[in-house]
Amino acid sequence: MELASKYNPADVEGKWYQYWLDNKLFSSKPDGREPYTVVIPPPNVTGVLHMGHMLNNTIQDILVRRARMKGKNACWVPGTDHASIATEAKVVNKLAKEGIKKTDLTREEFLKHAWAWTEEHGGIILKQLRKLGASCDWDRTAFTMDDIRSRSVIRVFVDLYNKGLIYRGVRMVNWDPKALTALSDEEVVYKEEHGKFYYLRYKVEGDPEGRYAIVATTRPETIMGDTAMCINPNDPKNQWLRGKKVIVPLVGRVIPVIEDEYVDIEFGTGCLKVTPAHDVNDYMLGEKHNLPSIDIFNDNGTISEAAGLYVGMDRFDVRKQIEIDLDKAGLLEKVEAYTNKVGFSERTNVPIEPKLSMQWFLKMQHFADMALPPVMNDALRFFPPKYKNTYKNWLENIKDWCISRQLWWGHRIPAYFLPTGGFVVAETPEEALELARTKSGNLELQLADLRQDEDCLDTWFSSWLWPISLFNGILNPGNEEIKYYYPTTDLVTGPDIIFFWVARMIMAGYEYMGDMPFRNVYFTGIVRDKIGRKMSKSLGNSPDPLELIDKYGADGVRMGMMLSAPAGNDILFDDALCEQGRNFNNKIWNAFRLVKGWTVSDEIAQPESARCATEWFDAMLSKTITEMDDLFSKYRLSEALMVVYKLFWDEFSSWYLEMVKPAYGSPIDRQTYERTLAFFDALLRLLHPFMPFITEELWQHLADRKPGESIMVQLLPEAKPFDAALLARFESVKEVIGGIRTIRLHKNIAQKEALQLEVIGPNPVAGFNSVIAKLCNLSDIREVAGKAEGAASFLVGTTEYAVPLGSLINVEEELKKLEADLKYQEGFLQSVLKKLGNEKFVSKAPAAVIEMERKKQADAETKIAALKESIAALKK
RNA sequence: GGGCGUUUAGCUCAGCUGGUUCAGAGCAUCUGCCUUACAAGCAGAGGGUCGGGGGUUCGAAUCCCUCAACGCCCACCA
Repeated sequence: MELASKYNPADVEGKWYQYWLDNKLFSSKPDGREPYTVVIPPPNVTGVLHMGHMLNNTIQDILVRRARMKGKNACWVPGTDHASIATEAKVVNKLAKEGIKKTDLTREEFLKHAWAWTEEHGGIILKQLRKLGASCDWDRTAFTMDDIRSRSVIRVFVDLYNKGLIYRGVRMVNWDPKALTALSDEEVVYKEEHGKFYYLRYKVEGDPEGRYAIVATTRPETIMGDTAMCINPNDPKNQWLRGKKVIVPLVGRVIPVIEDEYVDIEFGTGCLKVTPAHDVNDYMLGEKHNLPSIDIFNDNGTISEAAGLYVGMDRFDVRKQIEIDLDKAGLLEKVEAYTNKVGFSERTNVPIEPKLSMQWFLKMQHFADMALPPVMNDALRFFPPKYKNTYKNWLENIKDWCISRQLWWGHRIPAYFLPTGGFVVAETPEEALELARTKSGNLELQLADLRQDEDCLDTWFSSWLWPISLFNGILNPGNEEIKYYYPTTDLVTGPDIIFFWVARMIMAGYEYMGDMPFRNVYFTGIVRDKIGRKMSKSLGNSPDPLELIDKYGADGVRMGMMLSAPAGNDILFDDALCEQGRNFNNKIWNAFRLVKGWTVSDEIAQPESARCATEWFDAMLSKTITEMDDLFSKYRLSEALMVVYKLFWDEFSSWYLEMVKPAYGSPIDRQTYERTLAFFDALLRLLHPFMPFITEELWQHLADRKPGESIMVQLLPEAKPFDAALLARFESVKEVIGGIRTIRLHKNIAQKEALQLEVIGPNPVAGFNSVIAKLCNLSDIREVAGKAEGAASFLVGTTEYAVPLGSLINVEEELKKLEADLKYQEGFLQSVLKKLGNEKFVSKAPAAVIEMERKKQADAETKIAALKESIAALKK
């Protein structure tokens, strides 16, 4: 077999992905094995892959592939989310470009466009995930609006309504004037805005002196909705306003001065304008003081008829205009610069408008009570655990969830209004009719008489069922699949949706399954660019994942992501990391070329150096496997990767292969060859979850494979007990070899030129002499009593090693080095002696620690003696 | 305003309940090598008062207090 000197991912990735699909290696069915289940955080159906998805899905794939290779029945269920508000916005935009307004369409016509859009763009993102190597069971691909998921959502709505947990009512909600819908509290993001603070003059009615009350506000455009002015009854400076009435500027309406301790005396002027229809706190005051409420805005944020002034103008245009008009009328005291927090719609990024409207709500306290304990007592574990705090805080201050959206794309609320008033809630129109007839007593009632609620449900009202509905556990509770796969094992997601999604899934899990939806949650960080900025389209700092894969290969990109992704920390993404990943691929590739290039001979015996090497590497392998198991159990994936990276690159390639490598043109003995292939096989398996493609390619080449065989369903190698002392001794061997190499480098002695090594006193690593001799090209290693003249020496532990150099030795240089070393050792000895001389230390420190110090002392003394001897010898 | 987190080498990070020569890793840097697997490589080397200050202790990167900077989450001060 001819292998190029560089690995080309494009040649193999598509081939093996297809092979895995053809052989149904991703598919899972319940069986006798232990299940390992992951449900994908469903990306927006019309979305495209970005770096966040890359990170998230790489992690999931690593976990899933590893579980599969641990012999578990791994099931990774993919799917997409209908993302009602985002998708509807996209469709509205697209229609707008074609000159079609949503308002000109019927609901049915609009939905036809939306489905067409979904068919066209839907699932692109899932195709892209295949390029990454994601081992999802694609036959299970679901969509939050497919039949099973839709009916599940409706059933749950009806159930919760019947349980009295869903109610309908007029409340102050967050209104998105662009998307024209209510939003939940979680969909509002607060941003600092530099605005103005306007001081308005409210003339006091009938005041003989013509005095004004000054009200400070950031929103002068809402004065048309003012129905009171409020002062704190304990505010000395505003006592004169008690019981008075004031006149709203420009509007001319007379409103009462009310008193409430809610008003902060210190803030502004101590006078607060009250606009019950457009501010949450004012709404509260309005309720308390029985104030009328004037809604001055249309749904799209323009001024309504009710305002009387500026009708039809946009809210922000009015703000500018009213400043001018107030000023002209002499009703503007002053304007100050002011910074405050303004709520923006998470989706459309326009300032939200608090608005009174009729919406559907879910009572949350019941769910919060169930969902808090399992997380706090670690029955359901968060990685990293710091998010437990965030979670707790939210649940302890839970508010009812506004679940209705004034959108068409989504699950339509199954509430049906009766012609005579009132409504019924049912899964189907037929059932609704039944209920309606009973409720109204009118048996003549027909379907056409009922009017279904126009609103849709919040997208998250379907996603919260995802781990259950994917296995049809809502419609068909207790079915084989849900019993087998639920609770799922790991959830991998971003902390930004801990409330939107994670918390609510936990709630739904306990409500509908009586159990947690997943055992562990791994929160990834946010992918940022290398200088720490969030990746965004507008900054243009977000690489296209598919271009990266073209450039570095999927395995290279996966490694690039993982090299810098400790759980929960943001990852600073840099192309250089993918480059490192690609280089590693190439390293593996070339190591394979070396091994497969050997000719094997049954005639020759295994050299001693090779025997040592196999024994050592076998132990090294077990040690690393043990470490990896531990790291995986803590979800420290990037560290696990680093451990196996170093195992392959340093231990296997730089040490092991160099030790067993036959001389150029010579064959290798059978025994060493077979062991080496076995090691290679084990390494490929360990690497496979991280780099699925190259490992499959090489594994297939490693031996004759039967059709359908694949590394992805092999078992991971297991750690055997290993000899730690052997590993420690070998670390000394490395030091000895390093010492000799340094001498060669400094003296500029070519590798071809054989050297001798003298060990002063007994050689603690004599068992590895064959290895040292081979790697350093030594003609002889011998133990001597005293060092020869003209030798360069170095210490490993307390043993001195010397390489006789004859005339090549530079006495002055050598002395300098030895004296520096001596100085350090003497200083070190002093510090140890000082410690041991300390009465308190000796009396209080544990015996083991003191023993350790004594050993340090003895070692240092031995070294000092050796160094002094060498120095004396050189000075002769 | 509350809460959480971070600060260790040029960069990104690891150092668990204080004690092995503990100050580490990867990358980057520097030096020497086109050595017949790999220059996307090999061999070697340098680099940090562990954010500042104080305390506890025989002993502190690690525990306590305090200050500072940065980040995140939550919160109705118009």
